[in-house]
Amino acid sequence: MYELLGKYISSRASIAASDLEQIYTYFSPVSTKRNEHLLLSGEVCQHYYFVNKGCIRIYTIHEGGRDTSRFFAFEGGFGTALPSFIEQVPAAEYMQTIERSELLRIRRADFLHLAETIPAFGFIYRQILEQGFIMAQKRIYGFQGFDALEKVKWVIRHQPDFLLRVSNKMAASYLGISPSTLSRTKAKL
Amino acid sequence: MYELLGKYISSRASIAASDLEQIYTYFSPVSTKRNEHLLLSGEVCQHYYFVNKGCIRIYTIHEGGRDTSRFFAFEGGFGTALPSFIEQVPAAEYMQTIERSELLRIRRADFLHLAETIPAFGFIYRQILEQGFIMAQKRIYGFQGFDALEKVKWVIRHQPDFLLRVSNKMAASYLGISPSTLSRTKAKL
DNA sequence: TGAAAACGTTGCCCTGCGTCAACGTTTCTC
DNA sequence: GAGAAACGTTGACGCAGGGCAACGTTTTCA
Repeated sequence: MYELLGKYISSRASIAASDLEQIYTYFSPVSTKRNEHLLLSGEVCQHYYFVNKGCIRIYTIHEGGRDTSRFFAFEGGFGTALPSFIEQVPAAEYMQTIERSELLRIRRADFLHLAETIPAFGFIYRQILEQGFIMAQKRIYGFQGFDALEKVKWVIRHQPDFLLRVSNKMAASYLGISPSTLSRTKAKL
Repeated sequence: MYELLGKYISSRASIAASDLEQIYTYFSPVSTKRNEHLLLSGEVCQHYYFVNKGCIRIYTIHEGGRDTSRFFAFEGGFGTALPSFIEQVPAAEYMQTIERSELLRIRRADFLHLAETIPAFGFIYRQILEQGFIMAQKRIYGFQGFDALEKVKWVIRHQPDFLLRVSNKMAASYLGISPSTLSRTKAKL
């Protein structure tokens, strides 16, 4: 149940086994179905999630029904609607599992408590933020001013499994191109 | 010299005057000219900067000479080439002051030292990361799939001073549109 | 297991925006 | 303060990619 989480933490920070055990006690398992929502737009996000199996997707819906995928967390990754989680304001986004998933969930208060009391956990949180920021920046200037073919090549280089794991439709909404164009572009590779 | 920095910190975290004084001792003033570089692509970033006056711009240059502006820090803001600063790898970006500027600079080792020894400073750093991440996310899905007019409206709503402070050319490279299109778009507002 | 819904692919048409160029204006630089 | 370089604006043109629709295939769930 907690192996993957333990591996995640201990590979990133040196931590006593007792601290690790204590951390586990705050994470409770959650099973979800395909397309089940963890958070709806307008709700305030109260949990941080760790993916044992499956995949979390975070997305927004614009007027007209078009959706934009913002972030995917796969096995061994953390994910939440961070702006809402941090600032405790209504989320501007949806969070769902796009396939049957096994998650570990921690409440916000517990998460912040751990970040303050267990230095290794605080360090992990800082690292998540740093990496998230770096990834977001890479994405901005990896996409900015590039055409469809270059975007697809970019995502293949930086997230090799990505196109294999998610549907064309979602991949397209992540890349900011239409499903038709993604389909045509892949045919050219 | 340190008023603005002091205001920045004490408005975000409760901190003892003595700690604040200690923090100041690590920041040294730097004066720069218009278009002076603080970091070149390929160098490893060793400093974090605070802007007392002027403006820092972070940008990349692609093949063909086109540049993409990634981030601007104005008066009262922090800025650095974070991926390089964090991971101590050669930067993929340039950092420059786009106008005559007065900066406060802290060395990386000192910055991390403060973040670890003064809780309020560690908290500030975490907040910078959180806000940076949130901003980057907003930018991704504020731009994704929007046309030029919507992007311009977005930036006016979220960073009202932005278009007034930076040149058309830089604003365009930030928005991911051509200077011509930005010019035409502004005429429609 | 079978009907219905969702998805991937492809063709056609159309439009938003990038490129290029010209021209007036601002701003460096010495 | 004068010449040069950079910038903002606008027009003409071309093309990448979006919208829409059609069709075959896969998935879903009673």
